[in-house]
Amino acid sequence: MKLTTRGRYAVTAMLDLAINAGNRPVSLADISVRQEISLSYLEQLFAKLRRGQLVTSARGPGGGYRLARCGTEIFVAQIIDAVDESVDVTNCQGKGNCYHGETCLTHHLWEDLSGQIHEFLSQISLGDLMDRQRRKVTQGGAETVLQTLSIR
Amino acid sequence: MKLTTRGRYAVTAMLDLAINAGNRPVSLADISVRQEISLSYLEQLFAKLRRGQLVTSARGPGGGYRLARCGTEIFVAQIIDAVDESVDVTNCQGKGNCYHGETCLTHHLWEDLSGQIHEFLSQISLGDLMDRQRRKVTQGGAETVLQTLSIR
DNA sequence: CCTATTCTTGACTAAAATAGTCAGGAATAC
DNA sequence: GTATTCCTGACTATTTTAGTCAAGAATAGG
Repeated sequence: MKLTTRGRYAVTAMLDLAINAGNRPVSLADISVRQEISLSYLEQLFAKLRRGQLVTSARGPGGGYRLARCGTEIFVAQIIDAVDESVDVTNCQGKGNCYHGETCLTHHLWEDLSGQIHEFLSQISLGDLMDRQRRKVTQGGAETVLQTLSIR
Repeated sequence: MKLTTRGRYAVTAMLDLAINAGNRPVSLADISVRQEISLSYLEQLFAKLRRGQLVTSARGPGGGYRLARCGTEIFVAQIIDAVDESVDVTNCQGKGNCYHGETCLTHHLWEDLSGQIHEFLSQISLGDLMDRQRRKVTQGGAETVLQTLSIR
């Protein structure tokens, strides 16, 4: 699990898609204008999102993208996974013999840590983000969000 | 909050420092050998860790680095903050007028999300990681860890 | 059928971040 | 004094990120 600006772009674009969903699909050109992300870059991102089965596409005039399922069933972790292909975390290539013949620190440590973060982001759906956006929570910050999550 | 390999290196090095802590400080040369991180790169990282007041240094023969305080009082979030200087997440430069004169999606969304992750990593100390390392938890994975954390 | 729209793909490029190198200097234990 | 270790800054190679460009395929609507 990596957290980069690319992941941010993808989550933002997906949230835009969720918010502006209606009868018609949403074109990348629209998202590009609203979110100020270059069209070609969006094309790359959505190619991956489509391969990850998070969106469906429709070609031709009036075409565009739709969420592949309800926003409450699409999670931030899935979006980031689709767009940031996984890194090889180990420098022992999974042999586990790098620390005096034993398994090294790095291997388990970061694997687990990124596992935890993954777990964490797997609990936040586009639906959750839309709710918060709608409510415009300005007071509280992280704490309130953590509350919200533990209530779910 | 970003999560990159640099942060991983830093956390690993700090954990090595915590584990090998004794009467004498630990030299970067030792960490370099054990963790297979280039010495010069470690020097860069520890310059930042020292500025972040996470470690103290001692020059000369037998010198090296120590944790600035007990491992249970040093948290993963602090380490990552020290080495990965903060990014400007907003593309509206904090004016909040990028989405038709209103505040944009991106701004609040990712700021809050990374706030949550920050909050999360602020609960994991080097002490926690050492405990887990010592116990060599092989069964369970992320779930057991989350349990462990909620028990704290 | 024609045309504009939109997705789809691949190759390419520029800029930034990451990881690492190198060299010189300062402090200090022995 | 001298070897060790931190400390600093400048430099470089590699990788990733973000963006460009161009050509093509599908299709809605006239």
